[in-house]
Amino acid sequence: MAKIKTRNNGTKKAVIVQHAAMLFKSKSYSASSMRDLAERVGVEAPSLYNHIGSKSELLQSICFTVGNTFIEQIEQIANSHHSIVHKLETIIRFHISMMAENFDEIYVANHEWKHLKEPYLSDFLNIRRNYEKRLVQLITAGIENKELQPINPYVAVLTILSAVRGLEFWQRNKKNISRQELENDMVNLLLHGIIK
Amino acid sequence: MAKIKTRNNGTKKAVIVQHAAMLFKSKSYSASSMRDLAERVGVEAPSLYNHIGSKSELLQSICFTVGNTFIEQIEQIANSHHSIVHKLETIIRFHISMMAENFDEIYVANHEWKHLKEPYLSDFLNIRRNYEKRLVQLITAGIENKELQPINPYVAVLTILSAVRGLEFWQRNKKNISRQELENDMVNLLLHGIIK
DNA sequence: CAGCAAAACTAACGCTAATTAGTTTTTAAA
DNA sequence: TTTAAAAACTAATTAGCGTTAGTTTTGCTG
Repeated sequence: MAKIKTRNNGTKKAVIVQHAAMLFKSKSYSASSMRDLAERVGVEAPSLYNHIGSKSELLQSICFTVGNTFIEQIEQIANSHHSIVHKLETIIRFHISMMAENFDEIYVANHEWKHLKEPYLSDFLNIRRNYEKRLVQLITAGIENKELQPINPYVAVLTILSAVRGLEFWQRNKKNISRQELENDMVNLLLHGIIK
Repeated sequence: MAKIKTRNNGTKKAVIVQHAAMLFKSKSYSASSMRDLAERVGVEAPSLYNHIGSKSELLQSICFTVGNTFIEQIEQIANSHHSIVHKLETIIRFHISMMAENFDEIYVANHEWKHLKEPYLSDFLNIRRNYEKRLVQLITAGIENKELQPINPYVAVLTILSAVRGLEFWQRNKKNISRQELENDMVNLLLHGIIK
């Protein structure tokens, strides 16, 4: 009979993936060994293979969960009926909240996707390109709209995405500033360089 | 007699370090092997050890060259007699030019410093903290000065540094936009969120 | 309590890694 | 042309990797 391998709230695989995200974040994918991971999970390395297929499957799981979450979110926001400025603000705040609540996975997806194997590597890059394209469209619409300054939309997207990604440095220095203050200041800083 | 191992313009060690930067950038430090590196240099792996001490020495060399370059530059700019806004603009443009002209080393210093061994790891992090501290001081002075908006200086530094670091994505898509346009747009975008 | 599948374990395989030892080739000055 | 150091080579060492095979333990179900 199929036994559900739960521990509190999820499958054992989910537990392993979560530990993998923390491990890959702190040591990088290539420098992390399955023996390291096993130790964190509290098990011998070969036992992991009762639950997962391979080391690289862990990376895939992390990267695509993150990628799909962002794609879903931007579709939902883009299809809503608000001003472009409001949509941009919502997107920026979503990035910040993801950074605060799912830091490990996002860090890994941002830094370790390079080690995905084909065809997953290409798939992941497509997801990312798609996300950027939607953001460019949004900003372009805002410029035609006269809501936004006539800047190069590509530069705006690059700047916004880089700034929110940079919140990983805030994660290391959380004491310096509260999330609320950070979120508001960053939204203002980024939007005031754009809004007309 | 000490023979100078030059090839065109530098020591053989410099050639190896440059190849190492390109290799570490494309495959990450941990996933790069000395055999990979040797192949790029055009030599067998053990031959590298006639010129370098170890793999990790290569990473040290890359990270500290980059770190010291930025520290020197910010000291020079901070000690100059210009407005804060002008100093900030100069710093941002310096980052962009470094990103354009020394991309491999900067990418590696930004992404692979984690694999430095002690005490180099601590030294490197100190350099970086120092750099950020100087930037925070500059922006704080600009706020007291009334040149800048009364925002949180830490957020401003975080945003600026992240945005210029994000130029690594531009490096992959250089066709989309010229460096001049990028440089001007980004300087405007960042400063207009700050300037009073 | 019996039985059975899930999931743990130990042992080991085949590879690849960084590095060292020892030797030969190259290079350039005397 | 001799010579000696610099820098290349081959071969080997030690260590760790992801993963598989085979076996034992665990814990639920009847």
